[in-house]
Amino acid sequence: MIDPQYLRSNLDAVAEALLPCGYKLDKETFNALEQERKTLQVETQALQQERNARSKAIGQAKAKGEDVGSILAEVADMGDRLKQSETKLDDVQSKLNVIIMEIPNLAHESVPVGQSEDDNLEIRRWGEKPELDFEPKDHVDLGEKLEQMDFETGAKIASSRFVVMKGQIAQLHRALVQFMLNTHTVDHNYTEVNVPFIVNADSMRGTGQLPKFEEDLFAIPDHGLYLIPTAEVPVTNIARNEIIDHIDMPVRYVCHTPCFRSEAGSYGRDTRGMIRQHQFEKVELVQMVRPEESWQALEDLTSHAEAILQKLGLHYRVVTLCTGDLGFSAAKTYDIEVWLPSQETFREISSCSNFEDFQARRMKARWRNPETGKPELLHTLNGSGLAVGRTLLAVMENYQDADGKIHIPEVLQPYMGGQKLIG
RNA sequence: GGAGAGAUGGCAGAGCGGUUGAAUGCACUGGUCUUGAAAACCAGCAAGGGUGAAUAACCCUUCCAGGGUUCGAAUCCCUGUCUCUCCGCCA
Repeated sequence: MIDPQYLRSNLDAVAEALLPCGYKLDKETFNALEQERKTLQVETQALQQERNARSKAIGQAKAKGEDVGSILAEVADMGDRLKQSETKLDDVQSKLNVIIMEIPNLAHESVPVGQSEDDNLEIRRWGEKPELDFEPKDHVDLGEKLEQMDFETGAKIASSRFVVMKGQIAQLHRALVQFMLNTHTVDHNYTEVNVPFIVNADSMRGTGQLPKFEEDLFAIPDHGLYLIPTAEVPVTNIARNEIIDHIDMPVRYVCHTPCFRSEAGSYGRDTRGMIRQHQFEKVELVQMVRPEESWQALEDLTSHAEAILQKLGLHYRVVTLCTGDLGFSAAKTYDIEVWLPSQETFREISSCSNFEDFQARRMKARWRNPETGKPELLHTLNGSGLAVGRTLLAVMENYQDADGKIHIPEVLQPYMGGQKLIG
């Protein structure tokens, strides 16, 4: 969330800055509640102070053996007045909290202003499209012809948007995971973590999935728990309510998990194949850094994700999301999009964001600044490194031959027992 | 699933319903001493929030969480969460 004190004292500026992000702040309501809050809080605290003083006096009088009957009579109704005041204050504060928890992060000044993904800004390309002298198949045709990718059985077992993979394709999927984890731990100095795939509501609030985006999640209501939509949630929440020693900064975690998304609101979109599934696997990069280092960290983290595509020899581009396309919690996001020959277009395969202190404030993730000796909010970042399912289909489509066989990229061959060809 | 014990500051660990935001030790920070360091000694050392121009002053909240009793709760009562021990079950 954004800094409530900053919001209060810069309401107009914040409201202005939120407009390009497609958020209209109701200044009147906020101001009215804020006025009320101020009055009630001052009043409540004054009553508390009085109560404390009287109670202390009673204690002292009793200690001296004096009669306290008269003081007790004086404070008889204090409890009620205080309780009333506290209840009203709680009410106003929770209303304010609802508002503030649903305000998105402010975009960084370098983020292009725009309405939709059409206004995103391409900043670089790497590699080349594969030269295929035949009509390329998509991964569904390739996978089904190999009898190693089965969407019908996925639907039978669970529902639409699930898949069953078999044989070499399943193996290739696993190889990608291992390759990504090894690259990030060995080359990029991340610590591998293994975390719960089910989290509580506090964790979801911490990273910003709740309260606003509950419909996107798979929930387990009987237990008050949720399936994670990304490893970002459990991994970033490692720092929730913690004060990290500056010696341990920056924190760099890499984590492989399945991700579960309800895909509410995307009915009919990408219904074919593995592009948009209810369950997919992802290797996620998460960093927790000193505030002054977070913008450099975003560039680094993005390059770590790109390194995977480069090693795989996959053509991609990097785009900066415009204000209108930016996610709720992010201050800035780079999407990495990989080339898919079957669609003749680039498709998102990674999303790398700097959240600045937006998530950290929600979850009280702090570090101790040795210069001040005080706990201060840290900055959080994350990015896919990469989405495994989408990487799998990118490899399949870009490395197919005219016979529908798939040539395994060299870097993956060691993870495939030296195999070079699928099919 | 059954029985029991517990949760206090960065850590360890006291705490009778009353001037306890909390003894003590360790760690940490500053100082004295020392050529330097160690030791010793002295001092400091939780977080969040409000009023406010304030990095002034004053105040409020917080001893797992949420309720309750009370003029007053770390301390008493209820509920929940988590941890530990024993039994059962189990990958």
